[in-house]
Amino acid sequence: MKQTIDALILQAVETLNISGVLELNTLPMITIERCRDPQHGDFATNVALILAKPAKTNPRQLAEKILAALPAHKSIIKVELAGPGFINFFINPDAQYAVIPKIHELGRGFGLSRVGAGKKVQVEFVSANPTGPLHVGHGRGAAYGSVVADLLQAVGFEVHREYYVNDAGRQMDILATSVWLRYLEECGEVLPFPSNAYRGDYVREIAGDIHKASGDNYRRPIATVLENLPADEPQGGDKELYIDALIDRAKTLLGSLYRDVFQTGLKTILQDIEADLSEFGVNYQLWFSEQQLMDDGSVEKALNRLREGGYLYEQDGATWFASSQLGDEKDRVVIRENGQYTYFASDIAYHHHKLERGFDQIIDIWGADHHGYIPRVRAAIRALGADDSKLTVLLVQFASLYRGDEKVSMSTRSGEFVTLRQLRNEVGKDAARFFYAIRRSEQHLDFDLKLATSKTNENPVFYVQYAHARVCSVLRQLDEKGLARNAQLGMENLTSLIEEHEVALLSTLSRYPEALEKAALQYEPHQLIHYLRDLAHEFHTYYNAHQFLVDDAPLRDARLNLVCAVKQVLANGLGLLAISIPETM
RNA sequence: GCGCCCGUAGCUCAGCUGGAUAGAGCGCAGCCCUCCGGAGGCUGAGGUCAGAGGUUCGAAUCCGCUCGGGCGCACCA
Repeated sequence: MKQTIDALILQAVETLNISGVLELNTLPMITIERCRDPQHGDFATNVALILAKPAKTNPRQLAEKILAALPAHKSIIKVELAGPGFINFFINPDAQYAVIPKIHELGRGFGLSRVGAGKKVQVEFVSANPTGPLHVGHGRGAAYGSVVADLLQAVGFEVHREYYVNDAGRQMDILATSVWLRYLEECGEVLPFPSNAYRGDYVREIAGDIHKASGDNYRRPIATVLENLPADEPQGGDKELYIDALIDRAKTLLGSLYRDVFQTGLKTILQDIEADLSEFGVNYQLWFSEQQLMDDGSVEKALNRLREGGYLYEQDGATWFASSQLGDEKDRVVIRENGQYTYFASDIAYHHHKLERGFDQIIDIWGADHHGYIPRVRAAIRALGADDSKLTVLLVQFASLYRGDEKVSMSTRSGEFVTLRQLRNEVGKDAARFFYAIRRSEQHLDFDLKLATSKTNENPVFYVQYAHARVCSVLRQLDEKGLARNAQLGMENLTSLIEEHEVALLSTLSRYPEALEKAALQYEPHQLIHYLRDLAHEFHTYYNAHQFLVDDAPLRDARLNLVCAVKQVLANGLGLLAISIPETM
């Protein structure tokens, strides 16, 4: 409908152009939008308001001329001039009814589109370090990222979901060392636990598993472990130096066995993360290993590419990327003085890899604390000879946890954090996903556990699910009365749906594809949620105002067709959010 | 200090590529079918859209400034 109106307006403007009333070379962006107030009709356009200035006339006069030049169309029963120069369109109700057979015909496919035209999009999200279980902060990125990916797929993009596994950095060495130290404790050794090590219970569990499986294989005398170490922080030393010294000690004492401990820790945690996300309705096409980039020469290759472009230089014993030439605020180290690659170096390689795989668009979803990282990645992409407009970075603000008024402090290192799994167990997958996606991603999210865990039906997800369950209940009632819906008869009598609530529902149903497309293209899942709440609300209102199971069979079937269409759209929307679609509650 | 995000009803937030009277949920005060599920619906109170300017037919929306909150400014990841 929107496209139809757009075409009509274009035609009218061209007519005026030719007849010399208007003289325009280009048509500026005009908007056609749905009216909030039914008195204003169904759609409104601001063409006249926008064009008044270039046409050197006042909006209302111009609107009248456009009105006069507007071709007639069978679906439009009335067009009128309103307010400062809006043109309002009133749609023929018969055209509105068409949405019901359309929904019945397309079913789950209703709302899907091809605007993405099969373009290949890669979406990378979560990518939390595999140094511990996911916590509630990661949960937001997971919910947001997976819905964005699903939305893009729904509107015709070919979507590739990816988790970048940071399995190569120093943090992983800290984890491996933490596991080993806990293992030594399992063996009966007594030692001071480093202030900078990972102290969560999961570390002990991994250590316990290793001890069970391998006995004292990895045990070393505690005196040699602690011999000549620098002081840890509580003793007035530097916690970073201390943990680094311990990592070296672990590698030295364990030799090739160090790798076992490292791999066991990594594998265990990664499996946990994968299962956790899967249970949360989040799945990937690929888990991409950072270590692989190191091993197969990708990092070297990417850096060589930068070197060939003249973007690398040596200084103070390190190798620098001249990112400041490409919009970054300063240059960045890619190879440290000690010869090791920085995290950024492998990330350059990763993005190089993404580009080489031929994606039309690359979407990185990061925590908002990484925003300062964006310019250097863009610089890298340009230095690699690619167009950095291929990269879209979406930032997700942190979710703060509260128990009532009290903020829950979270730190992976300290072990005091609420995991995503705990959250799911407490509030359920549906509520968790809904809560996470209900806000704009750039908005800080206060997640009150007390509120979310209280089973007092305050949760908005129930509201939408209940609308669906209610339709199902109506259909059960129909069955219990020994009646059946005659869809055919209902379709033939759609014109008997003339109540205000029914007309409003028709309009809202036909809006679904637009809402979905907008939510997808703007990467804003919350728009879909708001749409679903609106639809559910209109349904509940209708339900309270009118009886569906009336004696008049043609009217009854028409209403049931409408209500089934609502059910279908609710199911489609909830399905996209990976929220369950209950038939009873 | 510099950069990014944010400031809308008592609370939590929509609305932001400028458009008609700024919306919703929760909370609060009332009310609703002997009839399809009351996890619902209806009505009401509640707003200087942080502040003061600018752009224009029109600003919560765009621009610069001030104030307030969050985050980031590593040879960490």
